[in-house]
Amino acid sequence: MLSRQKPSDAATATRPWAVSIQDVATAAGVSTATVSRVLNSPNLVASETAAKVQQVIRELGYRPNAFARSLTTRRTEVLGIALPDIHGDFYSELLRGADDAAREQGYHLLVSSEARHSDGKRDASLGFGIIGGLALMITEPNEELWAQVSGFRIPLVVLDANIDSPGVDSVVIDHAVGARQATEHLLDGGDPARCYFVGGPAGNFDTQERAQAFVGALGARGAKPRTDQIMFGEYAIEWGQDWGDSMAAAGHLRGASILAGNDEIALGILQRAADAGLSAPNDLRVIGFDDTRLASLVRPRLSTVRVPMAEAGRAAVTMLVKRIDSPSAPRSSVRLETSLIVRESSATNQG
Amino acid sequence: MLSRQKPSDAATATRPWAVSIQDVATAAGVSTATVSRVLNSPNLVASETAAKVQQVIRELGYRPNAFARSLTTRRTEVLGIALPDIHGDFYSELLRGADDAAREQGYHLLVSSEARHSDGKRDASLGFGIIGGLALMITEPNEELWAQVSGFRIPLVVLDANIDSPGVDSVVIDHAVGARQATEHLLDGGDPARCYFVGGPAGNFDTQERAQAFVGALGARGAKPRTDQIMFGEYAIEWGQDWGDSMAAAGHLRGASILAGNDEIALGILQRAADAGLSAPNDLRVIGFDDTRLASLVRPRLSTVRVPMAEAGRAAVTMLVKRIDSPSAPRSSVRLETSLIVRESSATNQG
DNA sequence: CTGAAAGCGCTAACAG
DNA sequence: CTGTTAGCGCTTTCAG
Repeated sequence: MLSRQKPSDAATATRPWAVSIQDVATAAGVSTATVSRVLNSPNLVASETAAKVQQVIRELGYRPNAFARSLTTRRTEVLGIALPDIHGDFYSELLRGADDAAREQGYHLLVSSEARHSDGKRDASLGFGIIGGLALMITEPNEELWAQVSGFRIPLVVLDANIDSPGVDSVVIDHAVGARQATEHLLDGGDPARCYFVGGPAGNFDTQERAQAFVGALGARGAKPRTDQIMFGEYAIEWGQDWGDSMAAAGHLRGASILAGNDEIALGILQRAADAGLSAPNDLRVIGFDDTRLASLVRPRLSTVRVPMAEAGRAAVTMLVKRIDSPSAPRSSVRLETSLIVRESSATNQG
Repeated sequence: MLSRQKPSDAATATRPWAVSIQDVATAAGVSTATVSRVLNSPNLVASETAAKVQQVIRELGYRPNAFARSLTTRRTEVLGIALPDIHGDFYSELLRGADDAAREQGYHLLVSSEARHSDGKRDASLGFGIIGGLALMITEPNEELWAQVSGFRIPLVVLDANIDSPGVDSVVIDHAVGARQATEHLLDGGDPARCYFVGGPAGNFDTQERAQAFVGALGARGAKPRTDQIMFGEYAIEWGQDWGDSMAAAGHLRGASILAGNDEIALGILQRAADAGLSAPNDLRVIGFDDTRLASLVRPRLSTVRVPMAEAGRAAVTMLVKRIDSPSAPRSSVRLETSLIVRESSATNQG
């Protein structure tokens, strides 16, 4: 007769709120195994019993303890994503794609921008204990980070690193195509000697790839860029402004065709050009990179190279899930293409 | 003599990689309790023993299983943060603040934009099983979401909701101050009858608060705004453009003083004004909201009301942690002020 | 200072 | 179809 009682006071005393599977079982007059089954394999339970249990679950507001569950099943519903930073249009977009895909696959996302922090090693170790896989974005060589992450022993997919990391899945963004398209577009009816690449940090994988594509496209025209045609700086408007200043001072801005490392840099250049009385696309032509919201918001509208960040995020978690489901499948790698979007800032005068 | 052996083949066979506390204990010739102690209360262990254990831990690459740990301790290092969306400058900034604070406090962040999705109830329930607290951003009334979240029975802090939710901690952003400052600035030497509020969605808490502040500021001047002086739309540039179009068509744009619901709307208005041959601040004055990167990037630089999103994110997780540490402390609420930033688009002609 | 033992809440054979 | 029985890996009294 005791079996049908509500959870005893003694039981609830220690944890005033938590309802356990045991509580439900007792209240429903079944075993914990049965409760577990209605949750995980409903088809193995008599519909009548199931109904009763479901009702009790509802009444008690029972919610299975995720820790206990994961401890036994050795499975987790959490994926980690580590980015250099989580700020800005760029990473924001990536994160959104990843989050959407994660939700669709029944996972949650644990974000972290530890890659930016030199310390935090300890934190990483512990916090990452609950993730079933990690999507890691690497924008420049980082031995330390790599070593740390290798110790995790969980499915890993690296994003945007061009290194052929030893047998890990990867999603790489092909910056070359877009950069080449952009350069060719700039070259179209333009003088190779007046083409410039105003890139981001020289150490970044993407910067290097883009610079190479730029050089390659010029080479295809039989032109070899001078060193002053390829410069590296920061992904900030100030860098664009500074570059624009010195070019303007030298009287070299008019007639220049510029591929910038990102949209902000492009905008900075455009601003200084405007200050010098020059405007795109007539006096100079400028193409940005990333196709952030900014590009279509400013006037003249910015031509830019679209980088499929959301898709990259999606792809990363999709691969992660796939890897988790079949750990021994052959390593794979998806390549996402960038592509030129021509708007106003680089429009070619002569149709 | 068996006690000093390495983990047996049989043991490692089932889990080829996972090193358990038992493995460490065996290898170090101590009990699991001791290993646990060197990890959690090193001072209770003889330094000699501790050293030995530490070494074994390093050799074996042991990492405590977070699920097992949390199961027994009933503590988790994960905090949840649920936003309407995780995209854009705005939420991105919030997230960054939250993430920084979380890391500082030794927590990790589980993000989710489920608030946006009408389904996902099931997901929420399960995924949220591992979080020790939830920071929830609510921008408009949402009974369903509220009901769902209330069932979590975990520390909760709501962000930006003006409802006095029954005894939960909250961080509210005071949109009124900034909106009032902005309106007063617009009114400064301007005609109240030519002041406009071009807001976001009418249902949003923030929109309502801002609109009220706008009306209030006009009222303080003895002016009562006509209905056409206060309009609601979307947080998108198109809405600003549309509004600008109709105003321009009616010939009402020149001389208008406008407080927009966000920076994009403001920009949209400015663009249409430019198309009509009008420019700020001479022909019309415009103030945005949010102080996104965009505001300082465009020309003329956009006056705007700064909303401390990063601080809000910080505050939210800080409160959450505080609540977790002392569950019975009195409910608290922090109020963050917005403030006007005057740049070019609203500069007053007459010094 | 250290070990033995008892769970945390849940799932997964294994019997019935 | 359902109950029993073991643990999952870790922390934590309670004894020594």
